[in-house]
Amino acid sequence: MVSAKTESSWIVLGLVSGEPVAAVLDTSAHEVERISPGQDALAGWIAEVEASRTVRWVWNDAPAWYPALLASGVRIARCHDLRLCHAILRDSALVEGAEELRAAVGWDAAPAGDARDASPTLFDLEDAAEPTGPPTGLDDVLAEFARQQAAIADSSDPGRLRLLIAAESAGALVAAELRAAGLPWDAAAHDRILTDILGSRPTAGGLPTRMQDAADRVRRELGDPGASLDSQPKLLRSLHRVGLLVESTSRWELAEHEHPVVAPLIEYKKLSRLLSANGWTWLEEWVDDGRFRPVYVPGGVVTGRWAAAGGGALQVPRQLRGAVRADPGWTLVVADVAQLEPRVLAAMSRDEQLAEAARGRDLYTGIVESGAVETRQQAKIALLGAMYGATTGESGRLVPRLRRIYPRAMALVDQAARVGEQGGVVTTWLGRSSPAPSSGWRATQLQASQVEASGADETRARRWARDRGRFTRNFVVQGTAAEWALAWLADLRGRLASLPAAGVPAPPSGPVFGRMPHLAFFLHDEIIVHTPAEHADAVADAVRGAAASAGRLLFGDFPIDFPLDLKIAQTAEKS
DNA sequence: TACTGGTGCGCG
DNA sequence: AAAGCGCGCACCAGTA
Repeated sequence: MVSAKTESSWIVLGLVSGEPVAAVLDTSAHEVERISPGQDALAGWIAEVEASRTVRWVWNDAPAWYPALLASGVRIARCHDLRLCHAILRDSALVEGAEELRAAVGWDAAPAGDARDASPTLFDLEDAAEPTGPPTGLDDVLAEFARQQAAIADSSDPGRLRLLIAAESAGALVAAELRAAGLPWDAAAHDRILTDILGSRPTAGGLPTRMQDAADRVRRELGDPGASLDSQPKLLRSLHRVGLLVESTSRWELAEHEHPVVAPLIEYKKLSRLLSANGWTWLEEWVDDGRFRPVYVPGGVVTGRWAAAGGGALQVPRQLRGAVRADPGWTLVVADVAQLEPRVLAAMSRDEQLAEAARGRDLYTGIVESGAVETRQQAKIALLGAMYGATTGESGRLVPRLRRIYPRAMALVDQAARVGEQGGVVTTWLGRSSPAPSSGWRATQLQASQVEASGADETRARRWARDRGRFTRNFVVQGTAAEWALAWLADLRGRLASLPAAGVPAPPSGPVFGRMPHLAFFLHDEIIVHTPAEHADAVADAVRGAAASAGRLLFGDFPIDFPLDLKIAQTAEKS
């Protein structure tokens, strides 16, 4: 563990009588000065301060401040995002007295800006002028910052929590910058892919030609020209009528049966999915000016992973990766981490054997070479089963073999599961804790422990306990992997900002990135950087260097590496 | 005419 | 009908 770099000072932003005011704090967090640059001059003033010294900006909520700065061409290096950090600190098991944080009013709010997406009916119920998001008043913001600083200082591990809140806050900056930059998206290439797979685009309300053809073949095999293919209950009945006695209409179950309707139906479902999820309607709605701009939601998942709202940024299908295309003179650096979660597990459990299997090679191959299992596929199934809590099937059978060879790693996830089953809280490497069990969960366990409990009560309580155990088992690994990824992003962001601008034309990403390499996509363990072609090699070095730094930041000298699959190309197509 | 819950499938 | 975690989204059906 390396402790977080201490900051020279903080500048806290908040509103006073509706006007932005900056409170300048010294290194002991004492207020030394208040500045009111005025709404119109705010961005320019922040840019001046950024250029002249190292500060950490403190604000209630990045979406309330940063998009406007970016639109003015101003980026900042570091911030403390009070809304995101509040959520971490109020639940962290490392924070001993979180009562004051829990009592603070308004800091559990959804991020600012959600009201724009709210439906008109919902909006009418509320006062339309009511602000969303956490408190914006300078005094409220200063008070919350003081509470958080105290919570960290009094915690059982201030060093780790400082790393976590710095990483989380950097993520808030990255998320806003990703939206401002957008992912370069070639609408014509997208259209070609759709036409290749689905057939010609329908002119009026009909289906694309290949999809219509598949539908026709399905209906012929069903012997019913009017059969409904999009209603699950109706389709199920149609299948039963022709003797296909499936219990669901899911692809994997259909595939287990020999029947002439299976092949065309699976084809129809594939095409239908592509059309409804990422068809021409999606293209028109989400791609504008050659960019796909999803809304990223940092910390949107309990484990600390990001969520996404709108556009399905977390599920861009592989089929469409070819539509991600660099601007002329630019290129993409596409990188993902190979087997991030098991590597994180090896490091946090200090399992030297698992780290050895991972070092300098494909982790699953390393497990095969250790003799635990025979094939790479078995290694993958066994390890995923261990991290997810598989108990049956091939995965459940293979897990015990890993337990013998990697006892430390397996003990960590097994312990997390035990704690969860008993209603306890588990915590990631840097200090994000799982939510406490719901009142319904606790009531169920209590009920089953009474003498008059029925067998059904006990069965249900046991099932819920095991469900929660699988959640906490995975929480520690998924959450720590998310922390590694944030550290990677944050470090990379800094490295990219220090690269020189290039002579290529500026892309239509707004003024803020101009000719600079910039992050264009992030998804759990994968990043895409859009860069002037002349900087591609330097960017690739930065991406690798940031991964190495992230590993050291979290795990110090523990011998674990985080190898990347990295390519430099015009498109993000996976080979 | 909303809404909610179930189903299915895309992503890690 | 997944086994085994975490998501978001589209669509349909039943309900208010």
